[in-house]
Amino acid sequence: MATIRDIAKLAGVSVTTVSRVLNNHPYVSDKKKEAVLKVIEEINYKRNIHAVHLSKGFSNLIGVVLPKIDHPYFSSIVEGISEEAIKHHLQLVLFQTNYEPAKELEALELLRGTLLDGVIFCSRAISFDVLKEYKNAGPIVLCEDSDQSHFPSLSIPHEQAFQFGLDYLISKGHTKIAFTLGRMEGPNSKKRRKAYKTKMKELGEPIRSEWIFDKCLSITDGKQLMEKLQHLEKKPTAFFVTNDQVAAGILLSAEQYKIKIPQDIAILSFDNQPIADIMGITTIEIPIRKMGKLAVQSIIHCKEKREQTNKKMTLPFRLIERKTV
Amino acid sequence: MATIRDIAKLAGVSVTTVSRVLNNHPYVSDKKKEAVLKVIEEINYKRNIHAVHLSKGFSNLIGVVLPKIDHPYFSSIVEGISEEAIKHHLQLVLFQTNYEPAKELEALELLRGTLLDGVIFCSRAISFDVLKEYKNAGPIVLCEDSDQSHFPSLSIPHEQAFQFGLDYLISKGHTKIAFTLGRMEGPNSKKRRKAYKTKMKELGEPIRSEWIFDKCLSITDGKQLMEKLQHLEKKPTAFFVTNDQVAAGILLSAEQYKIKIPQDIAILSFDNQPIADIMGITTIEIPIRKMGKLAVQSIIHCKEKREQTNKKMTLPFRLIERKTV
DNA sequence: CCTTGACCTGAAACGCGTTTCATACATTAT
DNA sequence: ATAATGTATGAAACGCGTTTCAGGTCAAGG
Repeated sequence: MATIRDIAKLAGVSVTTVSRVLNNHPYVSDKKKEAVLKVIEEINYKRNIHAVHLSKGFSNLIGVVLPKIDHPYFSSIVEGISEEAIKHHLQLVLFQTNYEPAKELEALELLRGTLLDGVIFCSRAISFDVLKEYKNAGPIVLCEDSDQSHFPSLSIPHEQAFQFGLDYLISKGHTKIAFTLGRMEGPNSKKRRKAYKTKMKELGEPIRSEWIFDKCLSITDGKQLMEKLQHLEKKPTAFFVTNDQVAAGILLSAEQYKIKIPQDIAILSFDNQPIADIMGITTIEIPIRKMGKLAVQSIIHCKEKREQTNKKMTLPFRLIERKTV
Repeated sequence: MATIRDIAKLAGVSVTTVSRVLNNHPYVSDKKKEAVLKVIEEINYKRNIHAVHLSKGFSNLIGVVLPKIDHPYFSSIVEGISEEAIKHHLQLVLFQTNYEPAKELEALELLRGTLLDGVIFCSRAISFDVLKEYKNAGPIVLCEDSDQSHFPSLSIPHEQAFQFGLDYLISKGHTKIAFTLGRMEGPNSKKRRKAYKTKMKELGEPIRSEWIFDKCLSITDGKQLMEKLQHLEKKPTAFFVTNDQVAAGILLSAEQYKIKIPQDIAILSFDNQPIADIMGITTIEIPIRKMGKLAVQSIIHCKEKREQTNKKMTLPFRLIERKTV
């Protein structure tokens, strides 16, 4: 493999000059620049990117950690991230963690080892205390409704949004409201639970733990929910679910249980993915792609200013009324 | 930042010994090993990964190029790739190309620049001739039903599978069969078209170009298909579609057009994603995750043996009979 | 005429872990 | 007893682009 020194020799200039040409530094005479370019062309020289990274100390790689790429919510975030990353010539390194802390740590270790210029947590399982140990390793952004003030975070206000959704259901005459969560102890879920508690108290309704369903994320989960519903002694009149996939699962299996939606049970979900449009699901839109985009911008900001921000960014949500409430 | 030389000094050994400890080389006495480990612990030393990459000449990064991560087919492949990659301590760099050749080339250039140890094409837009120029840049695997013999490829036999599907529809009494494709000129689509042509000839049925629908990939596309169907003068009795998403879109909008499935129109699709199970879609299963897994293994194989294979790997498909045919 | 600053160039140092090669002692095998 | 292995260790070279620093030229400003 040819090196910059070979080129320097062949072009009759110094390695510095070659480097300058490679990096578009202005202080190179046209004559030398041409000579260098000519040699580069002739021997089909390719820069050794590892050497570049070693010298510069960074890599234009950013880590994206998420539990499962094969879920519309996460693949949408990644799409948002990807679009923005391309604009800034950043590459994405994917960490599919399945919520295993060890795999999340791997990304953080690579951040510390400067392989990654930053890490975006689309969701996380590791504790906040562990995360804080990597505070100085490089830019970290969290896509969650976070109360901490150590890392920038990015989310809709889940508590407000959930209350808003509950108010909507209540305005439609519902008071018997069940709900589902992705992960009971996830940061966003905690907010949703809190909102539920508050609102049920307001209504004077009891909190029935059997009306709170954990680990509901996919269409399949939604389908199974209908099965579980059969065994419930007291049945809710509305379901406020994790996302459009769960809602879709419910809709798709409602018929076989002879349940009419929204007459028997109303369904309200989050996200507003394409499937919500197609199936007529009433949902609270989350600007998922926008979140991804802003996450990248935040990383870039931290990187350029060489400063750690801890800005909490709150994105807007909105109700999309369709046919399930 | 502390370097390996600092450690050597503090531990009273040579840098070589430190490197050996770091790499678990057996020829280090327990005494020295302990001393080194102790110093590493004390000063919280972290290896500079760029220096490692520069020395070793590779990076444990592999590129994954695909048009859109936000599609179940591709996110499933990536999931398969990811699971296998984790086992081998490889990281994935994602290239979302939208089928723009320039972005595919970016991945190839990074392969040539040794940032990437290999590239997996989940789908591609660039021509084969261009691809061949990167033959020596490093391992490249194509997830497509390919006729070339320059790169390893990985796919179900699309022509056979499509014929098989057609035979199945024919056995159910259909001869008026329309079909959809993702990209008319994609390698897999070509095979499917070929199979269609052959089979229609056998049947003595004409090839109606208006029964061939291009760019059908998503649920939304499936929905729009039903709209287009209305304007067809002569209507097919069966639809053989790109994937389960398109089938789902058809099913979800069939009711509004008062079309009964399978009575009025039978639907057969590819993939066997979870949605096919939930909606009762009859489909031809493609082992998508397995493809991802094998793609990684192929890259590793090429990397280790330092040889370019060009093996064409054919995976099995199978019919999953459900309720749409 | 002299100072200042923009422009141009290159030698050498820098970033840092890995690998090769030479050396030396301890075992085993013959 | 001697040759052949295996174990252990370190100096120096290697991978290669970037950056700093010093030195030099030339035109504009005072």
